[in-house]
Amino acid sequence: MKELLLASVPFRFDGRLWLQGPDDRFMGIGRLQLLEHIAVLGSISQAARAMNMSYKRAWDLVSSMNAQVRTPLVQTQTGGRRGGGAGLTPAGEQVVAEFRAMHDRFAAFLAAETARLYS
Amino acid sequence: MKELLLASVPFRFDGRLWLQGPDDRFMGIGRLQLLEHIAVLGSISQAARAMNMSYKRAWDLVSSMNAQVRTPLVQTQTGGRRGGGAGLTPAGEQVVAEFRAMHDRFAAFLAAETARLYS
DNA sequence: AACGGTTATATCCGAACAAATATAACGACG
DNA sequence: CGTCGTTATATTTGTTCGGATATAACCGTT
Repeated sequence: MKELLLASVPFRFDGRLWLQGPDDRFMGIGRLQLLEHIAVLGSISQAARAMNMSYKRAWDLVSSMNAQVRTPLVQTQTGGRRGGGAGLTPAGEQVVAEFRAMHDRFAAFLAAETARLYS
Repeated sequence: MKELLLASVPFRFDGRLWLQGPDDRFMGIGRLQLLEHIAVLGSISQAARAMNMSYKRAWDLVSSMNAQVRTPLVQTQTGGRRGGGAGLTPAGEQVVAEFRAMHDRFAAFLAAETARLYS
């Protein structure tokens, strides 16, 4: 195989994939992971803590996502047993599943490119 | 085919691809286009103007790229017939060709994902 | 010898973005 | 009814990034 100059230096192949709305970004790996944490932990604040993210940033992201679709992805509740909480709506779970699949294919693409680089 | 929720909203698939060094970014679409402009126009300042980029930013990018490899990608000359100039070294041309090919494959991946989304 | 366009470099400034902080409302539960 | 953890929101602070600006050095060309 041809000698690739880029293969001779220790650079890491990296990339990002996202869905862009008219104004804001709608979905990306950060927002996806946030949704996945919310689904597991049941609250925005716990998800933020788990990701070492400020609550404000997490709330802003959730607000941005919910504002860009008809049916919100995250449904919240203030007050109550655990002080409140949040979870994914069916629409939210569907978006997570679909974008996770896209992102996994992207990861495969990156791996293939890396393999091509060092072959 | 299965109904995709994401297909029902006007979101644009987008993404970025780059090569990351230990500290700085090494190559991305912006740096690639800058190198391509330098190759055609023969100077950093003209390339910057053509891309509506400040000369400082263009020079910083060139400096960053050159600093991360043994043989520089851009060779420059101060003073002279046209006041000076810049051009790609053989290493620079090789990097441009290789990363351009990678980026074209990435564009094809994005197109395929978009097609899958709206099929 | 002056000129012109470029490289090379330092400094300052403004915008954008996220972190930090503060506070109110909420509602089950003890 | 007070407590607690959460949502919801505003305000301030800090940092980072790139733009703007200025200046010096360089060297064919005139």
